[in-house]
Amino acid sequence: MAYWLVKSEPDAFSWDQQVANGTEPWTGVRNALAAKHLRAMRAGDRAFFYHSNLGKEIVGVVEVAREAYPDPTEEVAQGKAPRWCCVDMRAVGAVPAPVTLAAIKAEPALAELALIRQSRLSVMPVSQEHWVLLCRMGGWAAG
DNA sequence: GCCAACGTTGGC
DNA sequence: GCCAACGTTGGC
Repeated sequence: MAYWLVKSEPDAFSWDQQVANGTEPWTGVRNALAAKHLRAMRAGDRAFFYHSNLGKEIVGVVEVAREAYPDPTEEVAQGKAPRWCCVDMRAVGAVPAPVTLAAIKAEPALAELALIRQSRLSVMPVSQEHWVLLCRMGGWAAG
């Protein structure tokens, strides 16, 4: 199983909404690298749900419920092929102690995390080592 | 509100 | 195909 981190601005789509909806299409990704990561996701993969801008912290864990399919929010011009994709994410649970960006930056072992290195990327892989460490920092026991 | 990073667009 | 201009993201 692979691990990921996905970002959302809570103004646009928050963790509370994800929990309320249960399973939700993760749409609106319009970046080639982020889309590539979406396509690499497999059902059952887990991802951290990160609040960007407001909060700037990992607040929950989601699971890939459906693998990549065409993003219904893309406006496809006549005669053009759809370009973007989305996946469905299912809420697994809230992180007991949200892991802030400041805490991540303060942890030398996380210096290579894409969240730090490529701040604008909205969907990124997380290594197993980083996943375990971030779970520990957040008091997430389930792994 | 500002600015750095960086992806995209369009002129050549 | 290059590169300057521009737009967007996201931290501060």
